Amino acid sequence: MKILIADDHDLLRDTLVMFLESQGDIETICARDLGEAQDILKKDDRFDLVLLDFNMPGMNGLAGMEAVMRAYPHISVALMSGVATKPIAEKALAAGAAGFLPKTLSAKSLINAVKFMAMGEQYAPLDFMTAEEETPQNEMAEKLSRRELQVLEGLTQGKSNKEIARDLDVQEPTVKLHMKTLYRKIGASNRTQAALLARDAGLF
Amino acid sequence: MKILIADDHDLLRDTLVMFLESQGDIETICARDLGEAQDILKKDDRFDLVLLDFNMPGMNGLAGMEAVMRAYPHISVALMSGVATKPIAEKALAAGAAGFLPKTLSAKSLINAVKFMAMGEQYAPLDFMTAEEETPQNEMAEKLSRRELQVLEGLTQGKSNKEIARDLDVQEPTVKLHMKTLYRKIGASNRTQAALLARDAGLF
DNA sequence: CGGACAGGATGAAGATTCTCATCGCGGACG
DNA sequence: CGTCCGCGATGAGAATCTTCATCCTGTCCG
Repeated sequence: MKILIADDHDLLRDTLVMFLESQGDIETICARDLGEAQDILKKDDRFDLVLLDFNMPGMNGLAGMEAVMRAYPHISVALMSGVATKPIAEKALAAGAAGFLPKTLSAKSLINAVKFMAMGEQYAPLDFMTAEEETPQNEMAEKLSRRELQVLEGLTQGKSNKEIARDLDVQEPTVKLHMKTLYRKIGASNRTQAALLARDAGLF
Repeated sequence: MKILIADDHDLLRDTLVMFLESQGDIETICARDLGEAQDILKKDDRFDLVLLDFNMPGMNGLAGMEAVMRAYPHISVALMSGVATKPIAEKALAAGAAGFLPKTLSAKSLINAVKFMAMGEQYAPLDFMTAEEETPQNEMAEKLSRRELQVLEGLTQGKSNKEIARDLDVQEPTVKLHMKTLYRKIGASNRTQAALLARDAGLF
């Protein structure tokens, strides 16, 4: 079983390699950033699994992962991150990632997950995927009305009021009022701050 | 690796056994219903994994699974079902189940999942868990107000108006009005029908 | 039979949500 | 410099949500 590990955090990467190599039947190759990983793949793409760090030079959010998946559709590609939120993990999986590995995972679980993914299955820690669903959303989301949530969603996608209005099939002033109201509710003073607060709360 | 399979559907159970036994290192024991499974466990509880069918005599929803988990906390218990909805799977996992297996799973994935769970990990098919999140809920849930949804949830748990009122900290007549309104919205003519419609829609 | 109780219906009131028209401010562009 | 565009704020109306008091129907039990 041959695995490519790409992470700019040396210590973590080395620990990971040590754990996996100790399993006997796992061969690991390392890269420090996305470019290096792609160079390695260009020379030899016979890997069972590629692990990419989410916060690694060259990744650019999920774009880097998707590029690798497009270029090597026969390889399972999984995302690692110590800080990524649940929405990011969900998007990665929706985009077809073989899995999502938070760096809080135990060594034992990690080895199991790696083997699992190398066999072509899709993995994610279920406590991570399900647990946070209730609390952080309801924290803020429960305070907002249906419309306000839709407006906030548009906002987090970088849309202008006019675009949001068109999407929701209402006039622009309506969107503006929703904006103002939801500012008050979540304690933001302008649209940028509102978008950041929504992100912090794990929304969208 | 020793596994207990409890399912009242003979054909499926036998197929499952055949697949798993063909892996060489898996030993399977079978039961036809929950009572039989518990009898087997009473004599010998050295199992790595117990697979329970959701629609099996004696299960009574998730209660049967939880009973087994309480009696044998050292054994991984997983739920199988061909018809269970996502909310049920989520509740099972939240209750501490080792996993959820829809019967649509491929044989290969199933064997991987079984091995995975027997090692103490938690498994669920991610496409099943993530995909259905939007459509079936929004169908009906989007029409109902926050309060009406809470009332409907209480209804699907078999509570009386008075109980729901106490839980929500309002007077009973208020609950009654919410009931009446949500009947109209979802097209039900009485509380029983409303509860069934909610279940059919995959709510709660 | 009389009462207790649960479910369902009606009327009414206040709060919230949703919609829009209008005004003011600041930056960008010709 | 004038104009346009996007953002934010205000005022106002309609619709909806939420709450409750009150009545009417059954059913079950003493």
